[in-house]
Amino acid sequence: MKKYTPISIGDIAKALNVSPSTVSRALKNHPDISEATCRKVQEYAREAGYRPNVLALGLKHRRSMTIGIIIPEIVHHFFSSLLSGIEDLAYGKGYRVMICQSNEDYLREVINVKALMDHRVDGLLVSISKSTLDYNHFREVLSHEIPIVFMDRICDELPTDRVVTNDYEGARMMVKHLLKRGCRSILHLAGPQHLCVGRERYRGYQQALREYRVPLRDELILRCDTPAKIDKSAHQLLSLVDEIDGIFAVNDFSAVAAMRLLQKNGYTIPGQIAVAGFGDDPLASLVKPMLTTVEQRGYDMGREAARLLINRLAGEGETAYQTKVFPAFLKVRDSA
Amino acid sequence: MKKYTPISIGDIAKALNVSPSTVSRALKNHPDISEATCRKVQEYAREAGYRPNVLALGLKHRRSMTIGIIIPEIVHHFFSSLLSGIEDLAYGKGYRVMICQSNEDYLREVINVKALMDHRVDGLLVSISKSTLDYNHFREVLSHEIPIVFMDRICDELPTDRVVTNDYEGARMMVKHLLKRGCRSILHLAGPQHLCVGRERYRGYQQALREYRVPLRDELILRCDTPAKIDKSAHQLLSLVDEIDGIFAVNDFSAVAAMRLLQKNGYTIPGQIAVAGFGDDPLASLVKPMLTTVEQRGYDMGREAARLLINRLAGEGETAYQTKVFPAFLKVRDSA
DNA sequence: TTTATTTCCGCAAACGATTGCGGTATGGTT
DNA sequence: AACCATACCGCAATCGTTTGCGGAAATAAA
Repeated sequence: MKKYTPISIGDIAKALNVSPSTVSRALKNHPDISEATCRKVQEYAREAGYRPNVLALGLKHRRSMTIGIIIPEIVHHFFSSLLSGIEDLAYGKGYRVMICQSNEDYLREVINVKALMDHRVDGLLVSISKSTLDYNHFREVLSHEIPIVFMDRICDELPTDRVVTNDYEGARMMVKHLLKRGCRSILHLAGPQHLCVGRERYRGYQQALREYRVPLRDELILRCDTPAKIDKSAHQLLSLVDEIDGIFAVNDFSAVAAMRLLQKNGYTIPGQIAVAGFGDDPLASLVKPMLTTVEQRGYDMGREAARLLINRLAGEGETAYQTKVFPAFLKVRDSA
Repeated sequence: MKKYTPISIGDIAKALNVSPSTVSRALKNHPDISEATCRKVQEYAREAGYRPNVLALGLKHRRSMTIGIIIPEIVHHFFSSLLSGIEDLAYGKGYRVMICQSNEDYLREVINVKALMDHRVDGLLVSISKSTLDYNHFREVLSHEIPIVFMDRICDELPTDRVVTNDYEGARMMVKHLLKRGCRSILHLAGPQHLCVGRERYRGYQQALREYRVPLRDELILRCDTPAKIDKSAHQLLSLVDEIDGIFAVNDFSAVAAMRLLQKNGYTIPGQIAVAGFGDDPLASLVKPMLTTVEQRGYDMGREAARLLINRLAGEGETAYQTKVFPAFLKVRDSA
């Protein structure tokens, strides 16, 4: 197996006794080049397996045909669905993707942004980390005229396209569903309120209660959006459990964790307490009872985000920024 | 927000009235450059936010400091764990990753290989697609002296490093566990036999039976490695169910699908039929009864694969190829 | 003062591709 | 015969960085 370096335009030129410029033009059927030469060059290129060096192209054109992606954690099903959607669409349009995970860490996110900028990505697809409180790293990106599309965990204050689920409406519908079932004391396991996702779902919760004229009680709001935090707050949660008849969690993981905790302590679901989640993670249909939740189309959102970004890259940004809102669908199962 | 193009070495040179070569050397403390000049250049570079253009670097050095990854599907937990492990390690060593999914499609895999080669990746991390039967695209990569590390779905016939779980041993242990429980007619839901993973797990199954002097019966081997295929073979499976007392599935998804099918038809698990899977997907501990399975450390395997690849890239390939075998651990839960 | 040695820096080519501009044939017009 | 247009192609600069080599200036040795 002998070493075989990729062939360049110069190599073709030498072999065919023409100049590199002629080869370059011949390969793209430039009218200046005779048909005969074009054929000769293209044939040779094909047989020699010529493939343009994207690094050289990127250097010349100052764009790399790659899209940078930053997401909190690849292993979460929602994010890997996003990725999958992005990847499928981007590849179809000739773009490659470069993926980073922030691990919910602000510093890592900043480093990721730098790394992707170093690689001269043409645009960024971002879902913000939980610990991110300022957006200067993104502002910097935008100042370089690199477009960003935020997905799900968006940033309100930056001029970008966005792709989100209708969190407000989804939460509102879900809580109304709980109310319709007869729940009147609904605990909300809330996400971080600096993230729009957490805020919007909380707003939906509030609105539903208002519509049913159920008073809002602050002590029924618990900042708990991971199983770990549920465990830590187990005591507090159990002390509340006798005065509630429903739980609306900001995501499926904490919903399931809460469900487990309650079941372990002898409560029946949905008999004594109804439980609802958000996101329709695969685990939702696997647990007993099956979790009632709100569907969130990760794959489609990813595709749409990639589409928005690539359109903007093509259109040179003349159009106004848009926020694509995906409708939320109730998935009523057994837990509520 | 005004446009701000990234600054180059030439810009620094002009600003400081020195040559680009001097700047380049000063930035890396080359002994030819006076301490004063070094300081001056580095200071200016820092303040101007200079960041080297990796495209130009890649063009010059003929390497891009990026690793190409091809996996079947990002949304499978095992693969996203792999990714996560790779990403964490690679970033620590200054490498970026470029990820492609083959969607279990041979043609897509070939295209992915080409795309990654076009991007002049320094090495490849690959988990082969199910529909891949020939390896010429990988051979081509190796002929360019681009190293590959195969992960989990490896290729025997190519000279590369590999990272696998001890599939044989895991399967053997699991089937022996079933036998110890008293099972004597164990159905095997097998994977494609052209994949080593499928072959090795089948071998483990056979060996365990031999050790217990239980005759091997061909009619108890079903090529079924996805829920969809289980559904399609439901009839056949149900026709066998009365003469079996255990199922060993090549992965957790088909194990759970089979479990569901049996439960729906009134069979109790593990009472009448014990069911075991492979992989310890998150779903394993969510289903009822909780699935007994074999643990597979995706994250660690990913890290190890990245480590092997980066070492080889650094060491210029003087060492012999190695196959890192991760031990398999039984996760005995409730289903068997 | 001449020669040898350091010290410090710049020129220019190279990586692979693109592109404006200019140049040489060839043929056709007057 | 002199002129113009057209068809076809090459030169050289450019993107940003690296690096071998050579050269100037300063210092040391003879």
